[in-house]
Amino acid sequence: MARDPHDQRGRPGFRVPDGDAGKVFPNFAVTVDCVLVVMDNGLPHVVLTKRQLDPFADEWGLPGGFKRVDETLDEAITRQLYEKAGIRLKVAPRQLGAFGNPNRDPRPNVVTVVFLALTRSAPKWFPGRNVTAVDMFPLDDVANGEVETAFDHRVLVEQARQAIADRLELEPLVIDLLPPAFTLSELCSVYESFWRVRLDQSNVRRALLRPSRPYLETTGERVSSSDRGRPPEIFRPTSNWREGPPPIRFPRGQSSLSSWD
Amino acid sequence: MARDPHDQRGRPGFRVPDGDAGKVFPNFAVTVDCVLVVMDNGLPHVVLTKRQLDPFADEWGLPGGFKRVDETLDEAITRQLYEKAGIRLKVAPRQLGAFGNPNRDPRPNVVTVVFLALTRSAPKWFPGRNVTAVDMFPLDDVANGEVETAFDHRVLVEQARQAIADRLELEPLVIDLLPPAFTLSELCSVYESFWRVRLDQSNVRRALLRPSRPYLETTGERVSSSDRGRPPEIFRPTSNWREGPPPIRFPRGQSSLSSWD
DNA sequence: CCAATAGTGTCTGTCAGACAATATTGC
DNA sequence: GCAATATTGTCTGACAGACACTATTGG
Repeated sequence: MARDPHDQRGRPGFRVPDGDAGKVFPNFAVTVDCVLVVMDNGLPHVVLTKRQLDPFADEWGLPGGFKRVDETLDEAITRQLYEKAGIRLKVAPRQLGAFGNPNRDPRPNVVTVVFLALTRSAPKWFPGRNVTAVDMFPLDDVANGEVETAFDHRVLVEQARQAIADRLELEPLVIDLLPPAFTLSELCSVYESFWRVRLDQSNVRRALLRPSRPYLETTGERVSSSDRGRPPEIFRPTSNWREGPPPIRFPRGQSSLSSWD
Repeated sequence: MARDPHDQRGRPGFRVPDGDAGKVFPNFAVTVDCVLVVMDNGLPHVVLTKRQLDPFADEWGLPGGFKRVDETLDEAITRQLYEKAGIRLKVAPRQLGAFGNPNRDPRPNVVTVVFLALTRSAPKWFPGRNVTAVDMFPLDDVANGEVETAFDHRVLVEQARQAIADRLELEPLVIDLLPPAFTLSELCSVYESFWRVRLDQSNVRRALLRPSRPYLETTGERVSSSDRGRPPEIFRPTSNWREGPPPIRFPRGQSSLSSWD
């Protein structure tokens, strides 16, 4: 090792606060933001808020705000969703990542923890304090930059999409993104949206209705008013969805579209 | 909706700082910790440090410390690994999660961002400021609590193991955990450690040496001094590892041991 | 010789992907 | 009938899992 780790040359004026017997240096503001993904009309959407004041300057951005000292991160995001957008979620948001680049937010010393939450239908919302509007936008439009968003929120949304795509293969996430009963087409389109592939519906059907381990059971009903075409059957997930391994895996043949590159 | 979102009853004295035109409330100290997983002797280990001062009270814990205002989170963890443990990593740590429970750290208002880094061999280390010792321990011993660790660091290590297990199926992570050339047994044991399953080595061989898409090529060499048994061949990964889909997937038959429960 | 590990070959049932053929609806 | 969608059926090659068998080493 060429250099003594205690050697602080090249870092003029540097002093390490850590280790000072319980002392704390409260230099940071911590904010929590949420990428709230809502399935609507079979397509993933993202809920954004428009805020009046700096540094948001009337741009669409992820709902969120400052964490308080006496609450956990989970409590903070739950509270912020309600205060900024009037949204009460039934599911707990999970973390997507933390961001602490000093140049990210125009304000210095801000560290942001970004959450990800999924709901199968649009929740009720309500513009909260300093929020002029709440609305949802197709996820792809936001990820592609067709909707102008503040800071790096566009990138965060794309990261959220990728995280969901990854977890679809590892967890029974799909049924959280669908109503309690649904058609095969609806189910396929969830995978197709997040994986950006086409699935053969007849093969999906076979995988899910396999007699030895059925992941779906029919409700006996059919969709009443389909615009055109044969009205599809309506299915309900069985307990195998939550207990067994996820039945649909990312198609191996079409690798170019996915995450290993 | 029964309650106006602006109604603040039940939260006496509460005031929202957000939205105040660029004002920032620096209430928090931000720390970064790293779960550094090192393959040694074919087994995953974790590097821990022992610190003198409160609140670490001579317990083993993850290396880490305070983030500074003028650096990113990535820079902070890189710096802390060097200052606390003298470790220079060749790979960038990735995030595992953020923790902000007010009761987690005995010090109030601390938010911790935990990173995860992988290396294929033990790095050089050196006890840094206020650190009395640096050492590595078998990951399983730490995750099982056989090694006494500070705060919730035991849980963080177990989360790291699960995160690696998940990513093994999605990314060419294995070759980052192995030396540039290795035997089939060594490769199998990486999967086996993180997935907690047994793989049939002959089937793994077939999957990796498939003529249509070989993931391994032989170096022509063999291990010289094997304690007993036939000396194994030494392989080198081909470019297919980084370009194609990961060739080994979690075995579906043995679901009970894994992550969907 | 035995124990231990590596490597080869093979069998079998399952599965993925493609796609043809039929069914049912609105127009 | 036509377009569109759903559903059933089928064919084929790939693959996973199991396992028997052979090879090569140290003792």
